[in-house]
Amino acid sequence: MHSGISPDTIPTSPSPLRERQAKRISILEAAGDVFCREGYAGANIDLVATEAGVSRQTVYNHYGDKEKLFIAVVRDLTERCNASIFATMATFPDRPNNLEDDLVAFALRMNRNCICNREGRLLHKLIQADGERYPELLTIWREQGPGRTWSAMAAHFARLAHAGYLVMDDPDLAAHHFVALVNAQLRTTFMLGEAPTEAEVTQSTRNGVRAFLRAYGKCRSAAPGETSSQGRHYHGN
Amino acid sequence: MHSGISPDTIPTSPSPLRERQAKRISILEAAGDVFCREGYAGANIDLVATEAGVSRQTVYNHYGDKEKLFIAVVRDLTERCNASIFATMATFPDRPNNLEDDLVAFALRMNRNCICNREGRLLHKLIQADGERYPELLTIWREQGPGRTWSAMAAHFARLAHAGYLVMDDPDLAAHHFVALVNAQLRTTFMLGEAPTEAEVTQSTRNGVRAFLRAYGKCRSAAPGETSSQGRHYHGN
DNA sequence: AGACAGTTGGACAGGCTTGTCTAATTTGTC
DNA sequence: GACAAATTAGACAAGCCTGTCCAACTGTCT
Repeated sequence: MHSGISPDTIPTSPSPLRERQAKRISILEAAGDVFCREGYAGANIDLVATEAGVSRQTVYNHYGDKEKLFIAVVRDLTERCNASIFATMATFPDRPNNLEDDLVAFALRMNRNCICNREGRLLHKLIQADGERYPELLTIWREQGPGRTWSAMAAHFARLAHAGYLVMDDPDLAAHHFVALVNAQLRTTFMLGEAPTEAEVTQSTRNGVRAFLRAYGKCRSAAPGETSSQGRHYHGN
Repeated sequence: MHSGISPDTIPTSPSPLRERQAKRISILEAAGDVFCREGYAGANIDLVATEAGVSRQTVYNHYGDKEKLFIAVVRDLTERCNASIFATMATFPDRPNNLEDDLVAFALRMNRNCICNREGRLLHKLIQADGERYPELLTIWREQGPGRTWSAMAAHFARLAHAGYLVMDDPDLAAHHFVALVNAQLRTTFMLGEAPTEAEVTQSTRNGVRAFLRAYGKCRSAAPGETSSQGRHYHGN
């Protein structure tokens, strides 16, 4: 999205094209923040321009319209989020060394790089708040994002089950339960669009993976409460 | 909230007071819908008045201000939601006959009466979209709602564990995992503020409770994939 | 130096919304 | 029937925001 010119053709020279691109991006970022904070109706082009360090006219030159700007923001965020989701998905531990630790590490990468970061939180809130008004935008996101994400993750879990690490009937259901458990203790924070603490993320992830392994693990790990370092849950201290 | 006059003092006579109250409520409901659809900034008092079947001036007579109206809406929704949450919480199966079925029934009540119903979805979206702008409102909701809800549910799970039905270290964590699992397959629907199908709710709830019992049950139920009518997961057919 | 593309600040019309005011009207009560 | 309270429709000023237009400015390229 932020390309148009490749870094090879024009190196680092402060050419006018490069500056134009920089402004374009700057506007997109500022617009993301403002739309997210104020909602579509409450967002103010003047504020976007100021926050982007650009004159209002430049915003109109680049994006033409408030609505077009909004659509550009959502499309950009969708693409960036999907890219990082699939990049992270490729690191799924298909051949885990230590199943629990590897799943925890994977879930942490996913949370940090795709869900709790700026793009993830912004997209989440924009879709939720103003998505209804643009059904086409919403279906694009829906099919391209969650749709592919769930089936990809389900495929990984199916592979893990086939290799004998887990036991499950429905890999898609397992994927939903995995994500739900891993984020179980972050829901209230998520809801307000805040960024959870690093410690909160670690704790929720670790606890979620342990519960997931008790539900889907092959050799049932120790139940919580039994004296086993694995079974005790994680408080982050 | 909708009181002010008790049903005893004035029976069912169409007194002017009663009509005034009816209009007051009508405005509150219409405002809830409009604020939720359009967001605070996009909401239009004329639209609220029309949708409430009332003149604009009446809205101002009752609530004085757009901001005051918004606050009244959120306060009302918060109170009503909390009331139904705690009413439902009282039906927690402390002495379950069939643990799985009773937990499923409880979770279904909670979902239907408190989370997926009109008030639940509206409050959820209002808090998420415009909550930031009114920190005091948000903390009231936070302390009075989720705070007390989690500890109440944790207490019930602790009781269940103490009675030998479940095994857990941290009842609060178990409560979070329970809710997360039960709603695992409804997340995408939730995010858009839509009302999930009855079938979707049933399916997600049943599957979630089964996974929960595999993770926290005492006598480990059959793993999924093993030939057992209990272990097979639910597709709603 | 001159052409040129992009940016800037400001002015400005048009539209929409909030909140107020007023006169007319309804509806129950005395 | 007269009175009081509430409601209604409409007009209205004030403010904000969008989107456009324009003249001046900056930097690069020829």
